[in-house]
This record gives sequence, C-alpha cells and structure tokens, in this order.
Amino acid sequence: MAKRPGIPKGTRDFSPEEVSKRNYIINIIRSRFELFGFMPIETPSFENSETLLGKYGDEGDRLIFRILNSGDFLRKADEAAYSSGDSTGLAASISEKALRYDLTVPFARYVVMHQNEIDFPFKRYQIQPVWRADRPQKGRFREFYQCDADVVGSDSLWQEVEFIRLYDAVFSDLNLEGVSIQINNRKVLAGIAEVIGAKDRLIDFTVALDKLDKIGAEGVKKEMAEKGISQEAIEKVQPLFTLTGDNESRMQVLRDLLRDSATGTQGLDELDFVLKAIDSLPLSNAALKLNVTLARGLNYYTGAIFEVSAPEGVSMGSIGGGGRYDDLTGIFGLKGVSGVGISFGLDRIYLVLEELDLFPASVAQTTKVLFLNFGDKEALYGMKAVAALRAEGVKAELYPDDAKMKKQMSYADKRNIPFVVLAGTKEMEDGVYTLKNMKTGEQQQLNLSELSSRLNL
RNA sequence: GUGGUUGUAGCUCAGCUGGUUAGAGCGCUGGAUUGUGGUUCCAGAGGUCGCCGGUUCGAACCCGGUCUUCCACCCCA
Repeated sequence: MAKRPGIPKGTRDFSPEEVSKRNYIINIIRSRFELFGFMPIETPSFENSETLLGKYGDEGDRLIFRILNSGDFLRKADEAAYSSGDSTGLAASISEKALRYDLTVPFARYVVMHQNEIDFPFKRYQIQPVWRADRPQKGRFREFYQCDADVVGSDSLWQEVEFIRLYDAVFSDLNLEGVSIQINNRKVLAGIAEVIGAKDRLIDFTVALDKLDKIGAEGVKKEMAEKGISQEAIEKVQPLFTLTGDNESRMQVLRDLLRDSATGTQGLDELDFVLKAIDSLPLSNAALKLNVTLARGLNYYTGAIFEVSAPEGVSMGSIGGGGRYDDLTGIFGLKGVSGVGISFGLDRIYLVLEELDLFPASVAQTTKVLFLNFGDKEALYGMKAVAALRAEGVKAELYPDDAKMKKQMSYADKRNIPFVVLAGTKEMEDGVYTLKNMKTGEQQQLNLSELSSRLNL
C-alpha cells in the first residue's frame, strides 16, 4: 500500500465551510479597502532572494523559505563555504529565490519598479499568502494570509487617521467588539532612548520594553540590564512602567520626560495630531489606546506604529499591525518616498471569530434545491426546470445518478439542502413538480412558474 | 533555533504492572422501508497501534532515533 499522504508542517487544507468563512472575512476587508480608495495589486509568491534578505533583521532572514536552484545546482555551489561550514554562504550559491515573507517589502519593490506608471500618493491593497519557516503554534502557521493596505508618497498624518478608521470599519463590519488599536511612535521610543542615554541600544531597549505586559516591570528591567543598558538609564524609564490614565494624561507624562529631545517631541506632536483627530471623528467600535511600550520589531518603521489586539479574554497574539516607514523604497533606490500601511492577519481573525461564534449562519453556501433522479427521461424533465431556476439565480442541481431514493434524499439531508424536487412519471404527465421542504417535511405540487416564485423567496 | 507535549478504525477517544483474537461512541455500508431524508431497530465492513530500529519468551505499552500535533520561549499576523 502507498504511504499515506501528508502536508508540510504548518500548512492546512481548507474544507468548503472553512473557505466560505474565510471568504466572508476577505470580502468584508476587500470592500472596505475599496471604499477607502485603495486599489488591488498582486506580486509573485517568490522573489529574488536579494529583494527579501536583510530586510527583516537576522531573525527574519532565518525565517525566510529559500528555494533551491533548479538543475545541477551543485555545479555552482560554493565549495569553500561548504567545507568551512558557512551555511549562509552555501545557501547564497545554491538558492537565488525565496518565498514572500510579507507583503510590504514586495510592495516597496513594486513601487520602485513601477514608479513611472504610478500616480502618487499611491494607495494599494493586497490580499495574498506569505510564508515563514517558523515553528507552528497557536495562531501561527508557516503559510498564512495577510491583507495589507498601504499608501506611499504622502507624509500627511491624515493617512494615519484614515488607517485607524479603516481598522475600525472592518472590525465593525465583522461584528467583532472590544478590539483595541494600540498606537505608538518610533520617534517617541528613539527620544526616550536618547534622554536616558541609551541611544545606541534602541533596538534592545524597545524589544525589552515591548514585553512589559508579558513579563512585568521587573522582567523588563532584568532584560535591559542583560542587554547592557545601564542601571541609571533603567531608573530613568521607570515612569513608563506605571503609566496609567487616559491618553491625554499619558501624553503629559511623556511631554515632561521628552522635553529635551527634539525627536521625541516631534513624535509626541505626531501622536497628538492623530489622537485629537480621532477624538473629533469618534470610532464606532474599536478603542484607540496610546501604548508607549508598543515596539513591534520591524526594522523599517520610523513614525507611527500600530498593533491590533483581539478582545480581552481571547488568547491570541496581534490580529493586525502596521506603521509608517519613511524610507522603505530607499533600500531599492527610490529616496524620499514615505509610506504608511496596515495589515490584517486573516488566519488569526478567523480563529477569533470562531472562538466568539461570530460567523453568520448565512455564510455556509449550499444548493437551494436538489432534483432527484429517477432515470434519464425524468432527469431531462428535471433538468429543464433546473435550467429555468438557474436563469432566475436559484442555486439548483440534479442528482447525477439514478440511485436509490433513500440515498438521494440523505445526500440532500447531509448537505443541508433545504428543498428537493421529486419529478417522476406522475409529475411529468401532469406537467408539475413535487417540491419537498426538508425541514418541515411538507410537500406540494407546483407548475414551473409556481416553483420558481416559491424558490426565489 | 531552544524546551516540553502528542500520535490507537474515517472522526473523538478507552486500552490496568509488558501477557490469548486491540475496544467504545459517532460515522460508513446493507436491511426493516421497490416514490420519501433527518428518529428507531437489526446486521456488517473497517486497524502494519505514526514510521524505523532496539530490549524481551512475549511490545499499543519499555528504550533510542525520526516525522507529526499542540504549547511555551525567540520572533511575529
């Protein structure tokens, strides 16, 4: 016997029901993207390695799926790298392509390549799978979908305001209540690092600070100390650990702390603009929260940083994230184009909706009426009605085989098809169809136009 | 990449300290019911106990390896 087939770790098959539910989410996101003026693009599932490598930090490079060169790849292999145990060098010589790791970097590459055809500010959305060679975990897969919307070519903070409203609009449509959109600004983080004298340790500092929720103030201090941040500096950030109250009072504490940092103050001005704008344009569902400990690792964010958390009580990492990157296209040779964008994590949103039982019952799409098959003559009679119903937009089908009635009926039952039509010799003689309601068991004989108007309800 | 966890019928899971022929529920097939499904009753099919190796008179059970599942860390959607 053949070995049982399997699929790679961290990948999944989707059943018809799961696909319907995923499409439900995607359709809401897509229609909101378009309502806000974003245009769709798609990029290849794999890129040249050099496009991706080095854009996500060392950790990111490790998680990029590399594609082995075709043909006799050993001929070009770097033997020196192999014998000296240099995996990176060897990989570069036998692999020149890699699977897309996110949608932002390929988008930057797209903007640079198509800069002369694009009208700036360029607003694009993209809904495609990405791949990461991560170890699977709750809500973490090796193949998953991101739904991104970005704008390039505008420095305006109104874009940040728009994205917050976009998040709110999508989660409202999904009936997902209690979502919190956290906002921070990279310049504020840089300013803090500056005033405490840890400017050169910005990344280590922010990564440690980001864990406040998880490991507490003591844990953060410990990690900072381990990363070589001075005791004196750690004391100075103390006020951040106990930051409470509404957005306004938090801002005041930060104003005081960052008084001497031009960068930090600019970051606060930006935050202030966005927070005030949202105050005047209230969100319908989500809550916007200033969170100075938010530090998402992405190396390219330079201004606003966003992260969306699932409602309290649902244990799930972030279900969305984003931010502003002033110079992303600079890496590919196009300077001075600012971008800002957000991402929705489809697979995680799915898990949250499932856990909270928020998928509408109507998501499951099935055939509305199944015609039973009593033989070729009767099937032809049924098929004429099927064609007429389809022309009216009624999902209708004929059971393909002249099987036992019990089998055909239970097929309709298992597929949750609400109506069946019985059309045998008796019906043919009278020119009618027997319509059976599978839920109530009720049956009635109808002519074609009665049948059509009954099923069109 | 680090640490832990899981794997027995299509599915969910029992299976004692290593001991005859590995079980249940659901599902599936057939029948009760030749133009009526979902309920009920009867009968039946279905397993290389993830895979490879080892210990033993004897392994689903113990040991090693490997793959897979899930979880935590790192990192992230």
